[in-house]
Amino acid sequence: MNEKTNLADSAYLQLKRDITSGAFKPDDKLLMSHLRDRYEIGTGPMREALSRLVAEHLVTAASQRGFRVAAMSTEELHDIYFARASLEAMIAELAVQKGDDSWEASVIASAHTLSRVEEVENAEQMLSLWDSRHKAFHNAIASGCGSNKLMELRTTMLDQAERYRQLWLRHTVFSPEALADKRNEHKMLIETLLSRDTKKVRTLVFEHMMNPIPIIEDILQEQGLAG
Amino acid sequence: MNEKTNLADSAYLQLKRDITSGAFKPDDKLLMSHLRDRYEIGTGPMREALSRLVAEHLVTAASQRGFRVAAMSTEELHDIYFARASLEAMIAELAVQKGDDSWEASVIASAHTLSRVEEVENAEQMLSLWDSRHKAFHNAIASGCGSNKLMELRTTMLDQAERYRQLWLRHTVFSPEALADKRNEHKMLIETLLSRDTKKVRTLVFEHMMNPIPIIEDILQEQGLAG
DNA sequence: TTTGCAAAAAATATCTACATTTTTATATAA
DNA sequence: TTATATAAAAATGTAGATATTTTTTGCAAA
Repeated sequence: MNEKTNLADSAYLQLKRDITSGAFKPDDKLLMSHLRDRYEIGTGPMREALSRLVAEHLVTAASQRGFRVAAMSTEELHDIYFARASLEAMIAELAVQKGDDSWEASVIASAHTLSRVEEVENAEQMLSLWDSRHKAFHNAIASGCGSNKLMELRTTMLDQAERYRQLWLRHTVFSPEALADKRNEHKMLIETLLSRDTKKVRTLVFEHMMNPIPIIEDILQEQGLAG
Repeated sequence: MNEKTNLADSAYLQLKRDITSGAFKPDDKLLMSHLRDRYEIGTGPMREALSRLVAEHLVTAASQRGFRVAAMSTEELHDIYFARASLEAMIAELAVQKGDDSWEASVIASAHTLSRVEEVENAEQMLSLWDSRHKAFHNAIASGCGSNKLMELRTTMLDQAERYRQLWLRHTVFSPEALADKRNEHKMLIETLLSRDTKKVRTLVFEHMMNPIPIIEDILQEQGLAG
């Protein structure tokens, strides 16, 4: 079952990556001729890729005026993070109610794997390894909720948060204190999950998800992306 | 500020309506030549419209094999309605916490408007009027949550539920008993909202949103759409 | 000179028509 | 029947035509 892929698909993936990684800046004009050169593709498939990203709110479209990278702002930062924290807290609560033994095991396993990110030479490698394992950890928790659609909504929010989250990530991973804080939060989170105290899980997850906001806000100010 | 619109936009809107209204059935092949004829449009813009609907999960795409209307199933019915009920309950809880006087007023106003859907001749008109006012009522409640992103997630789920909801709608609006039940549920809901009992609001909204499931399940069976 | 406006030119977005590639259906032979 | 070859249908992609927006230029008035 090798999933084939057409040009629109690959342009979609590349452009999405280029936007979340910052290769294209917020509010940048996405010039069709430039995109065609960059991704070696015709206008047709390119517009398909853009249309999908418009649906995901990473790109905006104005008829007859083409496409732009969606803007960033502290306002949107708060909106996205609040919605995401609320959703994640609710999903965690459900996971605690529904999760079985194998769920507990997968949470503990992914937490352990995350705690072992240290003996890496390259700083950038460290960043991406911690990021992927951190995501895997929170993903393991959420997976217990038992709802595909809620998991899809969660992915939607994660995609929209990604550009903001990247700012936070560098700050956190390269700061031993911040990293230690996270370790503690995760430890406390696991204890609470295992205790099955749903109410406490909800507030703890909510707060854990809201913590990055002030940090990101500062970085947005510094970089003049505050909008 | 007259929002201009291109062919892809209008094809997107028309096709979306045609899918949710049942003009195209679940799992139908969406033949490009047919779509081009129907919407009087070339392949380019048509594919843009389809790409957006793929992102919204109303259409599925298989590379080199074109597009299909997303299937329906009792499994998906449960998944969508559970996620939607959970989300709506959470949003209602937030609305109760944050909503001000004008929010209360708009909820009561839209409930009143809904209760006055009666003196209409045409049955189909009655259906669409009750539907839009019912939506407006629940929208008024949710609007109090104060989060654009949560409202967007809510719209996402509403769109995905729409085909299932249409089945329930006919059943409910054309049954005096079912309609009376809804009236009571709404009355009780408003009382609880005004009492600001957040916990009760949450469970009440959740149950209200889950009620249609068995009815829709039956209709899916009858129509052989159970998948 | 500088500013404002209008017309022309350039750049860009959008759409269609057609060419190419891939899948699906049909026919034929083992 | 089953497998293989052939034909038809369909999806995908590109190039170029058309329409719209933006920029530049030219000119007149302050």
